[in-house]
Amino acid sequence: MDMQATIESATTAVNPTKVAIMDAAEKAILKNGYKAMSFRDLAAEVGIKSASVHYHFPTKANLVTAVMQRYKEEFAKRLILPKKKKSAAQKALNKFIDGFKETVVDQDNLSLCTVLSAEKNLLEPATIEELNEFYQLKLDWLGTVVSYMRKDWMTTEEVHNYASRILASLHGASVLVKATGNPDMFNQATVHWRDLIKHLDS
Amino acid sequence: MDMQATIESATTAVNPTKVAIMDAAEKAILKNGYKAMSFRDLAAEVGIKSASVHYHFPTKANLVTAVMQRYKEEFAKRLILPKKKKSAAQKALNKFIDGFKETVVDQDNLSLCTVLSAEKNLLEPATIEELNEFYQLKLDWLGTVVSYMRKDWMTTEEVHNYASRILASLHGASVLVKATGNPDMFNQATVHWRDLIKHLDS
DNA sequence: AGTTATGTATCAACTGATAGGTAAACAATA
DNA sequence: TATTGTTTACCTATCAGTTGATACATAACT
Repeated sequence: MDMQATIESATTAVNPTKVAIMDAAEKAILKNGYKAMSFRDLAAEVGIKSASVHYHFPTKANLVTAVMQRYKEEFAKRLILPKKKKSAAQKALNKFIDGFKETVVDQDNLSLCTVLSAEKNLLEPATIEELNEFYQLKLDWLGTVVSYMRKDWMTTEEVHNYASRILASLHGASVLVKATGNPDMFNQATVHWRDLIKHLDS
Repeated sequence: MDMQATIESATTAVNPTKVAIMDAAEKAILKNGYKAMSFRDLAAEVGIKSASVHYHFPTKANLVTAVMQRYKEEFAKRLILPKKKKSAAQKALNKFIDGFKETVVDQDNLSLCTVLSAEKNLLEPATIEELNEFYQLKLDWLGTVVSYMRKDWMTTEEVHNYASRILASLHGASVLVKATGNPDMFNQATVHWRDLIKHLDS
């Protein structure tokens, strides 16, 4: 029987073909969306036949879930919590914004989550669950980092609001860039955070 | 020969079937994305056959362009410029945010532009042009309104940044709501504007 | 008579998925 | 060691369903 691709990925040894398929799938989704991604196109990119893709990922739902799960895990791996110190938190948050810009905006993409959110009704519960976990991960991290930046105590509501604001800014800015085709739009929509990060401790 | 559906819509008398098709198309795109929208489904919703949909809109590209154009025009119609007065501008901006929440977030949708942006590579230049114009419309309006709210002079850069920030906030917040399934997320990510609108004149 | 708005019928292309074959790698055992 | 069985990873071939689009017939209104 098949193992659940959605469960094994973190522990099992990597399979080169499987990884190549997931790479191609992620790329395809970012380019044209989930619905437009086809097994045959992925197979062609990897250099195998579409039936072989089904061997590794029985269904499309299975594949997109695996891709989303990997996306989440890779992100979590790079998302280390800074020291509970103002300057470290400031640095970490600046780096978070830089990372978003480099991996998403600079490549004229939206984030995988934004794309999948737009096609959420086509996804299965398992995929949606990965989506939720990914955002919760980001929001929790942002909340913690923001709280580290302030010497005074913040209510949980205040912390949540800051985290949501920052994440919304970044995602929205990437949509603006994509829609208008103007890369400057990202900085226009987010530079204020750079200043605010410096003065958020007050 | 066929008239260009992309040109006539503003001036020509409304055609009930055509309108019904566009309504169905807009709904379908918001629900599942552009790629997943099919002529047969639209036809079924309107109560005609798919060939008849092609009679009104020769190609899918033609249809989506018409839908996007109407979306833009309808939006422009409701987007009246307030008086050059602080209180009027404040009121207008609050209403803009309310409108976005009601028409997008409260219906568990993303905006049509966000969805189409995610599938931008599948669109034809004419459709993308509509997308651009729509955002320019919003950004220009926001910039003007923001400048009305400040008694001191703002650089054009400052104005642009404010407009981009606000628009990014709203769009990003709608993505957060959709992705997490948590409607509160919109207020979390945007309440600060309500306060800021009151004190933006300083 | 011509235009408008539908319908029927059909096409070629593409889709996700399955059945079943094949060869190589690996494992177990005589 | 040699042989056999099993698993892994591909393949070919094919299916049924969906897609955008077209050709052509039809009826109603102008």
